[in-house]
Amino acid sequence: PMSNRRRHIGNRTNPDPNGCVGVFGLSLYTTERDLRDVFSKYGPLADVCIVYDQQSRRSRGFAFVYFESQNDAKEAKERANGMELDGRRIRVDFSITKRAHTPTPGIYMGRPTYGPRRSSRDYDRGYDRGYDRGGYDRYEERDYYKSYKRRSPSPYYRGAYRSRSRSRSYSPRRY
DNA sequence: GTTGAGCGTT
Repeated sequence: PMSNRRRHIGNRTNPDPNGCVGVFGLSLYTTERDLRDVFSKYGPLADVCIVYDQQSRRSRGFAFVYFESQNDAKEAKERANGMELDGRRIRVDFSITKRAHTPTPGIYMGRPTYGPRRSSRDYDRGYDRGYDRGGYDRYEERDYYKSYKRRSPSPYYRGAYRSRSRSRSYSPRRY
């Protein structure tokens, strides 16, 4: 049986047909625009997105191309798989994941790097279900979050904030 | 124009 945390991922070696194809082995210099140029030959596109590394902002070398029609996706998979693009042989197949995950709230929600170890059930929530059900309220109940919240703002921060807003003088604009 | 194998948290 498939584990819960892999439930949103399908069969990797033989993905079910769907309107989205994954494109792998891309050159770092291939842009979404390049991909549009190539893949729109097979039918109208709903979206194209390259996956970027969060820190370096470089392409991770793969992308997802969404066709409006599943048939065009199939066509693209058959015709573009193995084709050369920007000097790289690309692999094209139906996507096994459905979409990007829901963006994180911008605060660390993973395992604390100190303190008692928790079982994976306690922190490995899928964000896909949205903040309201999965992440947020449960997160606020965790002790490491409370200890973070309890901290009073540092005087340094308040000073910096004040001086910045004071330096912003108001001058009416003339036309 | 750092390889290469890769299924996504702008």
